[in-house]
Order: sequence, then structure tokens, then C-alpha cells
Amino acid sequence: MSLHASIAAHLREKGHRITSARSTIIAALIQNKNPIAAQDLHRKLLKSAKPPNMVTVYRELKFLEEQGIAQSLRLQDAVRRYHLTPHKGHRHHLVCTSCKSVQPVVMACSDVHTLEQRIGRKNNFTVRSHALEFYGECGACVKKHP
Amino acid sequence: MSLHASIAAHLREKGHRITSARSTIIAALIQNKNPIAAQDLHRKLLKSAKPPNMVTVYRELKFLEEQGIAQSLRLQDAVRRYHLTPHKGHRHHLVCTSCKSVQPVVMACSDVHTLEQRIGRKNNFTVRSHALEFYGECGACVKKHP
DNA sequence: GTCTATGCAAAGGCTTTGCAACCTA
DNA sequence: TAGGTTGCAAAGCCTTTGCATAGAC
Repeated sequence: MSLHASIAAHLREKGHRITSARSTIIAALIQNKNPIAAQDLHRKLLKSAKPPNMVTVYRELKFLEEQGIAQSLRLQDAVRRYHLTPHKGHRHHLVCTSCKSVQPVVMACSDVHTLEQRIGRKNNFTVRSHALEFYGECGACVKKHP
Repeated sequence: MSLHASIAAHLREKGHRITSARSTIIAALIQNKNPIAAQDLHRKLLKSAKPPNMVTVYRELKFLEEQGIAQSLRLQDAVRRYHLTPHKGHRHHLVCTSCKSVQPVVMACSDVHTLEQRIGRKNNFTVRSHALEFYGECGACVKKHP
């Protein structure tokens, strides 16, 4: 069963309907591995057979997050970006300050976890999760503007 | 010379004026060590002698950032928070998901820097800076809701 | 046929901008 | 006095909400 089909089955099981908008959006998320903003996703879908409304994209992404199928994050700009929930581990991000691309990095968090423990104890704070982003320039942009 | 006076002197030197709004806002930033949102700062200043306008607070914080006196950051909510530029090092943050407080943690970034190098090489990405936030519950909130 | 999901319009929250009046140096 | 600053109003951007209609099952 394809990823799309298994997500659809999961939703149907919960009593949700697989409409063309929903299907299109899920497909786009599967295809697009990097976190993407609602507006950008909508722009992309304008080329599709039956482009869903901007509002629908917002609502659908929020819905998929509630269902645990997608996750969202915000970087230093105020924009919320969504990506499929990875099967395991959690992601950190490489943000190119030049072309604004956001790229997930899957990596072991063990170093950060050690840090978490230390910081938590020192500050009387119970750490539940963390977010780590690296800002800089991606390979392509370094080539363009050396 | 107090911190406030030295900031004022620095700005005057650059041809800027020390108005009552500016002075009030700088004083508030000095007093308030944790990152604070424009709206919250404005609310606080309503109690002061001559409360500056909301718009002025926004403009002033942006100005102070341009002058290198303040720095801003955004967490997972879309709100921009400002704090004075620390003399050395850079800060990471403890964000309480219960009371929404944001607390800076000064810590050595050496571990993260090592990570930076590794990640950068592996992904063909030139890392220039990073942001690390810890989400969880502060001591007070853990006590309240155990 | 039922009830979820969609589209449209409008509103909401945070932040920025235009412009005339104000006030510091 | 001159020019940086302020306040007011209005607009901008991203996102959410209300409500009637459309469409999946």
C-alpha cells in the first residue's frame, strides 16, 4: 500500500472523508519532503487539476497536524511550515538565509539530550523537547554568491 | 556611567535623539532581562509617566535592533521578542509551555559548534549561526501542576 | 440522505507605513 | 530652526472563523 493510500485508509477509519482537496494536499506533502508554508503549498497546487482554496489549504494542514499526520514548525520568520510526521526521530533544520529554503536534517540528538539534562538541572526547568536550527547558506547559494 | 547613560551617549553620538519614549523603552529593556514582545512592553509602559504609543514601541524596538543595542527572536508563536544585546556569547532559551515565559540561558556553545561543523560538511551547507530552544515547564509551573 | 469538508467573505492578531505635528539638540 | 521622532489612522501579511453549499460515503 502506498503512503498516500495508507494515510487515506487511516483517516477513513476515523470517519473522515477523502475529498479531492484532501487527497491533493496529502499527495503534495508526500512529494514535498521539506517543510512548506500554506501559501507556498497553495501556489504549487494552483497548477493541479482542481486547485483547492487557500482557506482549505490552511484548514487541511491544521487538520493533518491534529491527526498526527503532519507536523508544523516556525522559524525566525512568522510563517508556519508543515511537513509529514517522520516515522522516527525528530528533525532539525538547515535554513538558507539567502534563498530561504528550509531543509530538514535527520540526526542523532544524543548530544543535545545530554545538554538538555544539564541545562534543566541548572535552571530548575523540566525540559520536554527542543528545537535546533542552523542558519547559513546552502551549497547552491554559496556557489552563486561566493 | 550607567548602562542607560552609555546607551544614550552612544546613540547621541550617532546623531539620534533621546526622547522620553526612547528613554522609557531603553530603561524597560534594561530592567527586563528576559525577551519581551512589543505588545507586552507597551502594556508595561502604560503604567509609566508618559506612556509611548504602541506604534512607537514597535518602531523603537526595531530601531534599537538596527543599532545593535537590542536583539530579537521568534519562538514557535509568531511573536517577535526583544532583549538587550548581551555583552558576550549568545543565548539559548528555556520556553515554558505552561506559563509562556521565555528565559535566556547563557551557556557555552562548544558542543553545538562541533555539531555545526559536522552537519555543515555532511549537507554541503555553510552554517553561520544557530538557534536552540528548550521547551518544557519552569520550576514554578511544575509545582503548580505536578 | 447525512454530515463532513469546501468556498467565499469577513474578521482577527501582529506588525508596518504614510503623513502631519511635535520636540530634541 | 532643522530634522529626527511621535501619534494617529490606515494598510499589510498571515491565519482563522462564520455560514451556506457542495460532495463523500
